[in-house]
Amino acid sequence: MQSDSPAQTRAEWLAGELADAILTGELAPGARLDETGLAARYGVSRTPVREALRQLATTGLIDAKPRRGATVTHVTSAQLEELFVAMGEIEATCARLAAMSMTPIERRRLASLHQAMAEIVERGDESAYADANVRFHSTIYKGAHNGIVAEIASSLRRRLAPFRRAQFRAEGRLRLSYAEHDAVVQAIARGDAVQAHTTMLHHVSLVEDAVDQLALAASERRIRG
Amino acid sequence: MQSDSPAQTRAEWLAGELADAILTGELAPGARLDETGLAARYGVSRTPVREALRQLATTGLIDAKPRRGATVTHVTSAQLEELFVAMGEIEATCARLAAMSMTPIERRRLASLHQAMAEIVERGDESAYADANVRFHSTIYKGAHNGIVAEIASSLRRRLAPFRRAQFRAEGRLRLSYAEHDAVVQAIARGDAVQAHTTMLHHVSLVEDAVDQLALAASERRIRG
DNA sequence: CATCACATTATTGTATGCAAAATTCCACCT
DNA sequence: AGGTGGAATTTTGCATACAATAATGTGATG
Repeated sequence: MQSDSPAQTRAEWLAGELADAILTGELAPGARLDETGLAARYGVSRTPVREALRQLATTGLIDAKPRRGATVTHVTSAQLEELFVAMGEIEATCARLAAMSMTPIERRRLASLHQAMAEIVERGDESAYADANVRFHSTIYKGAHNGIVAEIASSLRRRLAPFRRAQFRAEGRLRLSYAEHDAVVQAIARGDAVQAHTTMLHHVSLVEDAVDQLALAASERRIRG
Repeated sequence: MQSDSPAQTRAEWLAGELADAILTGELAPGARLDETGLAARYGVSRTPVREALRQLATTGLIDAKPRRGATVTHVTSAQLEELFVAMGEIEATCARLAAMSMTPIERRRLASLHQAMAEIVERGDESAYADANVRFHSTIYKGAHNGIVAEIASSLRRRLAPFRRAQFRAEGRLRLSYAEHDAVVQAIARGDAVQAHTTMLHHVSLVEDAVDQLALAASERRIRG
């Protein structure tokens, strides 16, 4: 596990490692997280392990009960649905606030970022689009000029990351996503708060649909073998 | 300080104690939280203290830097402004969702809760109104049928609690608050999502105004006093 | 008088040890 | 066979001990 901690403590580093492992699915939902095991696995003592676990528990990534150990939080489909709805609402709120309070420079930067994505769509480069997409949404978070809301949005996005990883693989999704972004960008550009809210909500709800379809297709493949 | 821990751990208990102390202002913003001192003060060792601090740090209540100790988060007026805006947006979102997805029973319960508050307004009982107000808003959170959003709303409300404690003391605030609630209740009752959002946003922004006025009055008293 | 270097102190981060609670396992009984 | 009781084991919670880093103080020097 390579070098030591430059500025981070072991507990912080471990919290990051574990979060990654959970978000990438390496640690499956419901998996038991016993302190001794993790301590041995990561070459530290139980103390930093406990601190990392407590941190992850407060973020909701793991589920820790007083004397019964911790497990990776199991996200039910109902909770996933709630997460997507919440994400949509928060994103829409960000778009609303951004439409109201972005500076001209920020609006231009968003527009040019959006324009650059057109070329990626033409190339059909899903991976590059995914990266640019994160930047696009982050720009809107920042444009809301509200650190609290932006933090909530980022946190939700992180929690949903494992479930939307493959979203752009769905047929025609790239082009559709770009068109929706276009509506959002235009609404923000002209400072139309209501439209910005509506179009963003629509955009994110379609993301959920895309993920649903992929999940459905995946489960059908599993059944048919 | 009383009895021992029935089901919760010392760290959890301590996190609650410290959170209370911070929210009541007993621990002022910027106050240093040294582990040894807290351990002695609360009669535990440093281990649970550290775990409690880490938990509070992830909730944003305290500010902990790697090797430089923890302090109570200092909320600047800019951040407070952001918190109020965020709270307004989330509350409005809850109202929107509630308008869309509350069951008839829930709508009726909200209406009757609201009606009961009329009598409290007549009596001018600020304390009773404050309690009922919490129930009123919580009912809307639940009515959103989205645990994630409800949790975010509750968390923001907790963080703002110290700053809105005296809001109903402002002149005529009780009656005004009731009138605004009325608009929200009516919008939700008829399932008007847009109106529910708008009226709630208005309501919460007026709360902020009320708090601002009280803060202003208080600072003036301090200067003259 | 200010400033820098260095030693001292205080405080945080981590490891380890022990006690209590929970889980597991096994013999025993109905 | 199934269930129950209680040891044995595992695992968590907490305290203490030690190491490493930051904070502080002191004296010398320009």
